[in-house]
Amino acid sequence: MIIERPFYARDTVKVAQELLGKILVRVISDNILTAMIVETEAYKSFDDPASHSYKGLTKRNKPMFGEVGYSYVYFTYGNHYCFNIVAKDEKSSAGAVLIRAVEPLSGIEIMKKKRGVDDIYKLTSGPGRLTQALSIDKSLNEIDLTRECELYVINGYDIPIDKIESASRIGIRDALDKQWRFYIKDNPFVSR
DNA sequence: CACCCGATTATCT
DNA sequence: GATAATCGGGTGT
Repeated sequence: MIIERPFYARDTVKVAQELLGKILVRVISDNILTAMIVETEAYKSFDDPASHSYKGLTKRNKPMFGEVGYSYVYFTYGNHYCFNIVAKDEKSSAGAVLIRAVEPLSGIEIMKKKRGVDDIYKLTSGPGRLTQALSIDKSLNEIDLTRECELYVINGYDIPIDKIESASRIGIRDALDKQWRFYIKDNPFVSR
């Protein structure tokens, strides 16, 4: 049911692809919010100029160098949080998968309330949007996502390979040649 | 629908 | 001091 650590101890790009269809579970006291991951991006290390970890360890990117299966949450553009899952293989020093969009499954009314938005297609279709809908902030940085606590990931739907698209990552300037953005084809909850 | 721009602050140089 | 793995509102087509 819950995704175990070995799943994340593999090539970051592969994990990014295979996270599509998995279910994010957010527990807030009595409320359980769930959503299916529909869009991800892989960020590697010294071989990836677009990655936070490209230039080495800093205070912010520390989780990317830590144990796989942990969260990496950072604050950007003065108003948004982005949620990543640390994933990398044995020979990589750092790596993480940015969760860019999810499809709401349960707790939708609560998500609408947190977002102040009624349109379901604008609830969680973007990295900053989904963190707001699920109340993910710095307090959830560096937590173990393989344990059943306030935030974790469980198995969901198998997405056939022909339903997965890859493209250049969004919002970066470097390494636009790398096609490390993955999303479910024709899914209306994908960003943009 | 496309493009433009301001918000707002932690983080890094 | 500049920038940023974004968003939403505005304007124009």
